[in-house]
Amino acid sequence: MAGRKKAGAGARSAKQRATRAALTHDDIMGLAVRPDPELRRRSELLWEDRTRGTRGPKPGFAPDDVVRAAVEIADADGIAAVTMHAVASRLGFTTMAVYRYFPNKETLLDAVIDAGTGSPPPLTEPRADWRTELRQWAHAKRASLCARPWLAELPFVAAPHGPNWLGWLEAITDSLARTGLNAADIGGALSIVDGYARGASDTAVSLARARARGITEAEWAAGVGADLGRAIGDPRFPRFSALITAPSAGNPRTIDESFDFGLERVLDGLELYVRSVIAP
Amino acid sequence: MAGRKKAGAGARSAKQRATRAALTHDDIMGLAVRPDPELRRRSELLWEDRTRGTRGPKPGFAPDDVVRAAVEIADADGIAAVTMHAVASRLGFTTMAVYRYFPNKETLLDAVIDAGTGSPPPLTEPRADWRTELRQWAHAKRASLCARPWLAELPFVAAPHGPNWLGWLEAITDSLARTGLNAADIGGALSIVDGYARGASDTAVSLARARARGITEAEWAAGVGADLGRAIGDPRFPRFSALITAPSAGNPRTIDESFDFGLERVLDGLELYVRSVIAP
DNA sequence: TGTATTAGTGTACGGTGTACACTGTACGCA
DNA sequence: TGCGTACAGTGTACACCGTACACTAATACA
Repeated sequence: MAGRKKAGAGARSAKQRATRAALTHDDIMGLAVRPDPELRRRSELLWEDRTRGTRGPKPGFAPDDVVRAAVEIADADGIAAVTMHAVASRLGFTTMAVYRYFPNKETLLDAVIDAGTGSPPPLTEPRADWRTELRQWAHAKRASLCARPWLAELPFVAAPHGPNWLGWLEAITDSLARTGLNAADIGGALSIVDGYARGASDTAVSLARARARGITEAEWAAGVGADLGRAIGDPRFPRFSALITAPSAGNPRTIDESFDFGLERVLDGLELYVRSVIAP
Repeated sequence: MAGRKKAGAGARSAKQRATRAALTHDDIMGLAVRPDPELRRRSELLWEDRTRGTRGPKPGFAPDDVVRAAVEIADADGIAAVTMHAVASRLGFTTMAVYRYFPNKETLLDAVIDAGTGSPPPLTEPRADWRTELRQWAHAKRASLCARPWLAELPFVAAPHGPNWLGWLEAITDSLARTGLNAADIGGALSIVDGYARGASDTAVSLARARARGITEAEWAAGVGADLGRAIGDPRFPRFSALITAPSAGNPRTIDESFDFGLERVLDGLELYVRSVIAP
């Protein structure tokens, strides 16, 4: 019933199967496999053109207004404060009015996630080398996550992907194309950089979340230190205790420096591979 | 309105900087600064010795029973099914009985997360080289995340860390110590491998979640493909479209191979650094 | 002009986390 | 032996959540 008229989508279906990590040719050229229905439904609703018929009263607001209101609430008070009632009343309407635009909260949150993700910074001309661009991309991604720490309070499921998310993939693909790697390797490299950027942003995001709660950096660090410090003296964690109490830790990296250190190692590994493949 | 103005945040002193990867001795022993009170409270409750006095009726169940019941429910029906009522009635008690052991749901979930994380596999003797051990650690971590895909439905906040989480840190620290790096670098290397392992497990976890819902791998791939396939033909995403439709993608990596490919690049980068520092 | 279609409201319902007062049990001390 | 007290578990109540459904009112097209 839903989406029956999407003839165009159907015609495209042969090319629609793909996974970020591993696309078989058959996946892309597509077969008779029915896609995960829940993902399909959510993806459709995320990309749906929400224009309505022309009959009836004028809408008092638009889907984008709803999403914007939700993002503002999340920015101010965290994702838990984003209730259907809160969103609606910020717009000056009753709760149920929102349901004219989003069939349920999950769908709204899909849109909120994409809006919160935002667009990647545009690649500047003249273009830099791929390593520089990847570094910039990773920094931008981390900054984006820290700017909206409530994104971390949502499940980190990958799908459905909205236009903004695809925008980030487009940007990194563009930079990776400069390596000269083939498509499969670009996909692999993409996973590496994206995986590292998201996984290793953890600490900074955690700090950003604390900041949003009015905790200072020093208080946050003391809390994390005390938490991890429980290892100290515990016979189950001798090595880790030694690590965090080691005097050489007296010259530690900042959170940012730590991220950069790791990023350079990751890029080193990638560069090594590029060199081995491209210039034999 | 949220949060007092971050007075101290701008003026960060050297002593205030700390990350999981790099804690100053003062941070750990940590004194001058009051730790984030919420984190402190949750951390305490997570590590608390829950033995009670001897008076009164015998308890009908123990905190571990509660956690186990919650994990079983999550394994069966996802984290959303873990309600206080569901947990209690699985144990044969009323909802409020659970509150004798956990002051609120958040505290219970902290314990559930740690229980779901599980212990890392023990390091086997004779010990392998550090690279092999790190590879095993990353694989084990990914397997652990896939085994409990509902962990991904919870916010990926780092803290508080329970004993199992520290067990993983202990294991990787033990392996990293074999590199001969100093404490600060070990902390950095730890972030790299852990960051990559968690970030790049995304795809596999997403598949595992779909499986838990009864979706086959083919259906999942078709769904993700259709979702990402929306880029095809969209002028905003030319490079990414080209990537996922490229014929060279006809010889793709599986999800597992893709993870391994990235892991080797990451370890390459780390090894390069180790060599440059250790053997000049 | 109807009349079909749409926007937004009002009400109601089942489910959630949890505060609080309660009953009943069993230890430790008199 | 009995009593006081600390504790385990129950029952009830509440505010809030997402959302189903029936409704009114407004609008463009026949």
